[in-house]
Amino acid sequence: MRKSKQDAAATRQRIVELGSAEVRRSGISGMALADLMALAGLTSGGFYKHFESKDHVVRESIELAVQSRIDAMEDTLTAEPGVRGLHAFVSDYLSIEYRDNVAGGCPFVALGSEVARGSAAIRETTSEGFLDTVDRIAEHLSEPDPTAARKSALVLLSTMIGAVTMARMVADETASAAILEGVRQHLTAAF
Amino acid sequence: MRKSKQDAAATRQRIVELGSAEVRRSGISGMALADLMALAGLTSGGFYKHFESKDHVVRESIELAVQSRIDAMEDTLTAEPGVRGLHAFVSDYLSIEYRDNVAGGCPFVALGSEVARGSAAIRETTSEGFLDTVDRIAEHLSEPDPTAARKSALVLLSTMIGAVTMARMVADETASAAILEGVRQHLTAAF
DNA sequence: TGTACATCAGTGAACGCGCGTTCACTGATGTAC
DNA sequence: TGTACATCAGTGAACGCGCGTTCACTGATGTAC
Repeated sequence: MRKSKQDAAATRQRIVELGSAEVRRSGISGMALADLMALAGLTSGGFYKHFESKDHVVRESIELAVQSRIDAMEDTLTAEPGVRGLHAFVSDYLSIEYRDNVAGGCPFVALGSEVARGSAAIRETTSEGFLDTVDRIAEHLSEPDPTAARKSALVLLSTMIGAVTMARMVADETASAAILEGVRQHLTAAF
Repeated sequence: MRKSKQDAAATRQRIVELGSAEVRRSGISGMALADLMALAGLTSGGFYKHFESKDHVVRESIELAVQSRIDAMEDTLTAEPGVRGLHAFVSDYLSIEYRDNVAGGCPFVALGSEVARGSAAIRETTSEGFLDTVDRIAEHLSEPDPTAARKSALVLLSTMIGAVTMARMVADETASAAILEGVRQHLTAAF
C-alpha cells in the first residue's frame, strides 16, 4: 500500500510531532517505537521507512521540541517590551501549569540527566538547542554588553531548569510550589 | 554456601554502596542488577536474598548517595565560618571536578528527570532527601528568619542542580565551563 | 559439649517480557517508453 | 495518453538481546535438644 510522496512526508512529520511529546513524557529510553507508531496510527515495521534508527527520531523529536519552545518563548518575550516580557517568560516557566505540562514543556527539564548519558549525536543536538535558546534570551535582555547578556541568559535558564526539574521531582505539592515561587521571586528581582 | 549473619550484612551493605555509585553513573533504568551483583563479586540470583526488588535497592542506593553528599556538605560548610563556608560549598559544587564526578556526585543532578517519572516510592525517598538537604543548607545561612533561610536554601540548591545538569549535558567544553562559572559568580554575589 | 536438623546466602540456568530491528509480502504510486 | 514495470509506504510476524525475576540446588551456619 504505497503512499504518495506528500502522504509519506506528512506521516514522517506526524511521527516527529508525536515523538516530540512522547519523548518528553516518557523519556528517551521510555519511548517505545511500537507505541509511537501506534499513536501515529501505524504498525511498528513501517518506522524504518522513515528513520534509520531510534536515535534519529529522538534527535528530531528533541530538535522540534526545542524549536517550538523557542517560538513560544519569543512570543512571550516580545508581547511586552523590555523587562516586562522577560518577567512574563520567567513567571510562565515557573508556574504550576508549566511544571505539569511535561509533554509540551521544556525538553531540557524533561530530558536533562538522560541526555547527559545519551549518545554523542543526541548530546550534540540537545546542547545546540540549549545554547540557541540562551542566545535568544540574551537578545532580549537589557544589558548592552553582549557577553554579559549571554552570561545572564545562561544563569537565568539554568536556574529555571533546575527549579522545574526539582519541582517535578518533589512529591509534596506545597514544597514543590515553594520551589517555583521562591525561584521566581529571586529571578525577577535579580534580572 | 550459607554465609554468617555478619558476612551477609556486609554483603548487603556492599551492594548498596556499589548501587549508590552505579545508579548515579548509569541512571535508574540503566543500572542492571546482574552487573551490580558482578561488581560485588556475586552472581545475579543472590540479589533476592537481600532485596525484594530492583526498586528497593534503587531507593536505598539513592538514600545513601544523599546521605553521603549531606555529610560532605556539612564538612565543607563548617570548615570555614559563616558565608565563607557557604561560598566554598557553592564553588566546590560548581567546579569542573564535581561536574565530572558523576558516580560520586549529587544524586539530584544524576537522576533528576528520571526520578520525576519514577515509582512513587522512589520519588518519596528522593524528595525527602532533597528537602532534608535544603534544611541543612538553611541552617548554615546567615538569615535570621528560618522561613527566609529555607527559601534561600531552596533557590540556591535548585539553581546549582540546574547548572550542573546543563553543564553535563552541553557537549562543548567551553560553554559547559561558562555555565558553572556564571552561576558560581551569580550565587556567591546573591547569597 | 555434641549431634541432628533446619535455615538460608549464594549459584547459575531458565523463564518471560519488552523492545529495537529485520524481513517477506502487499498493493498503490511513480516512471519510462 | 496508455501501458508495463519498478519503487516503496505500510503490514505484521519473527528474531535477538537485555534484563528482572524465579527456581532447584549446594553447603556452611544456626539452633534445638
